[in-house]
Amino acid sequence: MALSPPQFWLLKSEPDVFGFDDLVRVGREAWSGVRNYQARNFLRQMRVNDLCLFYHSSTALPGVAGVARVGREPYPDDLQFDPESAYFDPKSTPQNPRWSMVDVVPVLAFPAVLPLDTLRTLPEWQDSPLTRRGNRLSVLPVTPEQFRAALKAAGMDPREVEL
DNA sequence: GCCAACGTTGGC
DNA sequence: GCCAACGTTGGC
Repeated sequence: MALSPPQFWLLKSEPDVFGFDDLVRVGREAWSGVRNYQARNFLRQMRVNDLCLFYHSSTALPGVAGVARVGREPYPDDLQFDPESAYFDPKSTPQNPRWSMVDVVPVLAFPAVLPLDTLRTLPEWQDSPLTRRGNRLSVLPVTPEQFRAALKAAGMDPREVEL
């Protein structure tokens, strides 16, 4: 059995709704509500223990607040079946769900938010969907080099999370 | 709050 | 299948 290489991702969240501190508080969260096919397809590639940069969007200081890991492999997003939910999808059925989610678990809070402005200055981040203009992806892949560069720029030792 | 960029919808 | 209209995202 081959061990799959570590995968890295970036997850966007609006801190006014659910920030990294909220993730730390609850300890584990179902990452529901992704309703974009490209983001969903990335989500479905996630595997347990993949590492995620937790990004704060639509806020005064957009940037990465910490690191989370995938705590459960992709499974159907339950909100798609809930008529009361804003994420309800009438075209979804339990037999054929359109939308998936994973669980995420906090790993490491950065001492301070690593600003988007700083990410833009890193050579590794020049060609990322995140730093591209008009980007709207809420789940996107991160290269190992980007992940390491982000940790370093945040003042962290990559060995703290790459166990 | 503004607005550019982008995805989705629906008429044809 | 085209494409204009519309809604949403997200930095500023």
